[in-house]
Amino acid sequence: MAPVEPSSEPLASKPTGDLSASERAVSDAIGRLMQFWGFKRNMGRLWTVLYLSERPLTAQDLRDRLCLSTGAVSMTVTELLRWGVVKKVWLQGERREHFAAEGNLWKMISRVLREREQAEILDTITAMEEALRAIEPQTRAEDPEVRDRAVVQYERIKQLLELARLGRQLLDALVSTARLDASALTRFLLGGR
Amino acid sequence: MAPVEPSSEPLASKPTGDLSASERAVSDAIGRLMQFWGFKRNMGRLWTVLYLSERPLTAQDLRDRLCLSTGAVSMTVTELLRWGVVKKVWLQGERREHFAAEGNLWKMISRVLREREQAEILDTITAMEEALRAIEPQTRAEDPEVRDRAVVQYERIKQLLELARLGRQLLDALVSTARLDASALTRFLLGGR
DNA sequence: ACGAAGTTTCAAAACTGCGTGAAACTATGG
DNA sequence: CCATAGTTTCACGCAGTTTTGAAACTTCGT
Repeated sequence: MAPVEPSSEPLASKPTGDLSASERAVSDAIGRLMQFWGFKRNMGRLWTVLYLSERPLTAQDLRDRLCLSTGAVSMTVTELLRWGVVKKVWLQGERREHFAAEGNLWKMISRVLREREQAEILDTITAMEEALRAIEPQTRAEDPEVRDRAVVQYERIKQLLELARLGRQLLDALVSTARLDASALTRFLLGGR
Repeated sequence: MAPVEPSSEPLASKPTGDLSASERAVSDAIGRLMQFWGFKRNMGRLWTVLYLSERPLTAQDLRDRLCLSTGAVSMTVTELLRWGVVKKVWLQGERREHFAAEGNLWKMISRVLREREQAEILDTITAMEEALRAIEPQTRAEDPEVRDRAVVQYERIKQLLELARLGRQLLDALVSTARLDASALTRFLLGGR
């Protein structure tokens, strides 16, 4: 990772300004993880900055702290709002819109798992089911060459399908666990094997 | 030089030629899923074609069936070999190298989980641990503004860290389950708590 | 040892997606 | 109803990735 860290920590108590070294490190780390998970890196960074802020921030705060353009902040925030991981906050007296991170991590995770992962895996499952239906007749073909090929493929696709279904069940389990709380999952993972 | 012709999809019994409709559908679906998972789409497509083939295929077979350039096939296969999800097969009498898909799906999955996901999450965990260490002193700062901020951030990062550790444990559990076999996982998922 | 068949490497082309900045739009206060 | 602060949208350009095609390299048969 970063080879050196300037030892002086500019813990600016001012609302606007650069991020502290720790904030930067954490938001970058989460940004990378998010990117790895298929989101835009800046979504992760922006969310983290909000999450680590003791109070809601304006678009401009975010622009300054993350060194992004106005437009980028707007678009990123919009996207995060769509995912329900950031909320708008109206502060009386304040003209500007403020934003805060959803604080319930499990709520976030389960939502992403539900909406994104499941959609993806469901498409795959559907495609494979269709393929199975298409191949099935050929497994009774006259031509032995055709038939054998069909039988092999039928078996293998069934194998894949089973795996995909297992994945779906795992996601289901995670999502419903997450809806309750994390401790159930923790207990499972640590407890009986 | 390759006039792509998605002609009628009769099950060509010839080894070389286009893919059947079902093969195409499944390999594209898996290609998309793989891409979603952060791999190249063609890695998924190529692996699937091998997996659905009753016998090992040559680089040229793959080039023809997937409509890729020679170079692309070579690079993709190499990468898949590195991941251990495709194996070289020497057929006596045959001059050309042949390739076959790793048939043990769990072996594949657990390897990917272990090598890729865990590395990523470990980095994140490390970054957050460092951030905690950096912030901790400030939670006892004189200046109440600085201190309060540090306390909030410390708490939140700890929260994130806990989540990340939980994720790591989940991956661990999956990997070790996968190393044995799938049925244990199936039992857990279906068996209920 | 030579040449044909097969495979890998690599630089450049093609593609993809992200962020920018400015213009359009909206809301608020005078 | 205008002026201004604030926000959203969008065409463009840049950067990172993927794909290609051809040249370099390896392997095997004669």
